[in-house]
Amino acid sequence: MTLDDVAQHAGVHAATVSRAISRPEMVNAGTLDLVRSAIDELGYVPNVAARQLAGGRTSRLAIIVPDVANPFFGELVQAAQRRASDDDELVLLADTDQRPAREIDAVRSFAGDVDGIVVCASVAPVASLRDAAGSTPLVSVNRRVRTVPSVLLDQAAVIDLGVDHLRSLGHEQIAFVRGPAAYWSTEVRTRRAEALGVPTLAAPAPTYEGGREAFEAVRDSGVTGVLAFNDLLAFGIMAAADEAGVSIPAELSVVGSDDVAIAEMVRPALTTVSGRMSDLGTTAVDVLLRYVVHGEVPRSSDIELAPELVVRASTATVRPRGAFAGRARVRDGIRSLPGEVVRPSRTTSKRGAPAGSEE
Amino acid sequence: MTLDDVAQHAGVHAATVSRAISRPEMVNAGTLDLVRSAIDELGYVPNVAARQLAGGRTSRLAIIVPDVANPFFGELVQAAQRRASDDDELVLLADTDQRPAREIDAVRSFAGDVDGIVVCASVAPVASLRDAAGSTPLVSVNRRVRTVPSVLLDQAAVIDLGVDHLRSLGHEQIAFVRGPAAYWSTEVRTRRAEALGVPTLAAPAPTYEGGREAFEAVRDSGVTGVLAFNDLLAFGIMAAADEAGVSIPAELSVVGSDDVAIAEMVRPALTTVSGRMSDLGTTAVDVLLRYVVHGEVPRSSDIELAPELVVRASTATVRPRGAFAGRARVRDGIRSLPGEVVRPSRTTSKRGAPAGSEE
DNA sequence: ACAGCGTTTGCAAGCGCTTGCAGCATTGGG
DNA sequence: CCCAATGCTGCAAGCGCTTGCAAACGCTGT
Repeated sequence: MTLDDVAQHAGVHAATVSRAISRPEMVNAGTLDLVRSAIDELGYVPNVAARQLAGGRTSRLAIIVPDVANPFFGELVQAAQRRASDDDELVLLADTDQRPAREIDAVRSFAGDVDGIVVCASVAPVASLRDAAGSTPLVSVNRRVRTVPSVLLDQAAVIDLGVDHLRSLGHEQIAFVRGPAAYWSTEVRTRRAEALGVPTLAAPAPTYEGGREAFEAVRDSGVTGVLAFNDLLAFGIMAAADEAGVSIPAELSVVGSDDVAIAEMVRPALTTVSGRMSDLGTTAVDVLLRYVVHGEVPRSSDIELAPELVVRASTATVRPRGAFAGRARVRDGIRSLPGEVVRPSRTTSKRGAPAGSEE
Repeated sequence: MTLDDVAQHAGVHAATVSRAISRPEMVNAGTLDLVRSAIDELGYVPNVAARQLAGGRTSRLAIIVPDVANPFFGELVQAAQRRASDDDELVLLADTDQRPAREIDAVRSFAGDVDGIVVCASVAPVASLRDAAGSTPLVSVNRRVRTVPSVLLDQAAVIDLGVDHLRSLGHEQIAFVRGPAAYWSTEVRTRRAEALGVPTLAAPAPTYEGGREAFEAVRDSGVTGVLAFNDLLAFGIMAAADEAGVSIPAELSVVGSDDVAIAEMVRPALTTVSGRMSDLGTTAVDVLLRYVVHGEVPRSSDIELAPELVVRASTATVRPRGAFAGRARVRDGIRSLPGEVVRPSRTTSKRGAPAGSEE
């Protein structure tokens, strides 16, 4: 089933069919109809390889993540995939296991074979990324890169929301459990936490296990409230606390980050700051497609999304000297599920944000 | 950077370079070295489109799942991706949202552009799948299809393990909360449950929300133990129970299925039957690659993996008339985390299983 | 020294599609 | 009524790689 078959069936030349498909405005309306009906009468599907070889578009996008099984990226990938298929683009996926080398490999092997690449939470040197990509359009998610259009969650606001929340509940001693040093988000958040006078603690990994291991340090630090780099870490902390007989939120308030689907499934349900994975995924593909399809160069440097606080049951007022405090929902008299939503106080715009100077 | 460039650099003909790459055994050892060093001296990367057009392999596999964000498929995809990249194969991903039409579309648009396709939990008519695939190798995961090599979890054993477990804890009144009717796994499990005299209950969806909604029916049915189609559903049931003031496992024992990563993160930690997602993913790709690369036709009809029971804290002995029962771990005196593992009693082999006659 | 043979390599024909260029018809202006 | 402009369509040259075929080469046995 080739162009020629369709052409013959429609009584025109293959070139016309080709144009009918990729630049219909160049073809006479009548001919167009003819060709179109021939196409679906025959169930013709263009050969991607040939099309690509000849210099056309691929109808394929690539998305590179550190860990698909991590629900954060799972949700992100799903959103990206959905958005892509709205424009009939297929999605290639690579999982780098957070290794710079694999990230670069992935970019290199995708480059030239796809219309564009979305790199999430990249950890590879920017330069190598760029030249591995060659001239293939690239967009970076959750890592600010000067020379590449980036789609980001406002990382500083994540810290602000969490810290404000805990402090407003009366917590004075709080800590931030950091993520992997390689991540841009870790860097920004850590800096912000320090700026707010919140000490930071390391975790071996941003996972459930990592959280369990980190609990000890949390307890030793004597804090009453803790902010975790992501929800998985928070779950680990909660589990370890449970096993250690530390009650949450009565004795320790925990705020997660990302608001993965599971956050509302655990008990106590996790108070967390949304990571807007779906929006990140959708937006990233959007930027790429806009560029690839319409040649629309990304306007401002990057796009920054504002996180939101979702209050559930893992945070409560600090225990007033010896007595038990109620849960946040009790104290505030608000519904805890599906979660009260709090916007960051400093205004963050969706587009063309203040654009700090990270990279 | 083309074959010719490399050829010139190495002082040979392009065809030789081509062979050096894809069928090194046809090339003189010395020449091979020459070519190889030319290749990495120049950083040559073959053009996939061209290679494919000319009839060679694609170095691309496709995997089609109903829902990437569902941790079951997330873990499966990750494993598949890992296994694939061991053989330098890239992975294309499609999310069908469990819609037959999208599944067929996905297969059709991948067909011919990839070396092989893994279809997970397919719901489309087999015939349409097959001819959408044309001659592209296909393997089906968790759906038995006669004419297609299939990699399956032994679904009946899942029910057996769960039911045995609950009954051995003294539960007489138990129920199975079914999954989506479209799934093969639902069909097999439901049949098995009925064969064992276990009534089945419907759930609106195999999700957390679905579980919450299903709880009412569970309660109304008056059972003391319930088996859920998957862990997400189990989480929903547990959450709804919690809200309804029904204590788990004291008043209701819950057994999940799949053993997704989160199963051990929730409280009480979920007793569940492993879904062996990683093994499914790895094996599926393995079969495909073996076939594509080595022309090894899948031996027996299909490969069936045996599930295992992982006992955690959501199941306990049935409440002895008015008194509270201890948790399973207490009763059995076994460690509950990471979970005691129980193999299915009826022997299920990893390869060339008894091969029931489902389709 | 030569035929016969196995091993390497070069040659060239595409794979199916895009696209610059040229040909043709139709239409409007002079 | 002729020429130019305009709008479509056909033509054909590749895109970079694989592969059947044939030429070249180095041996062996006679």
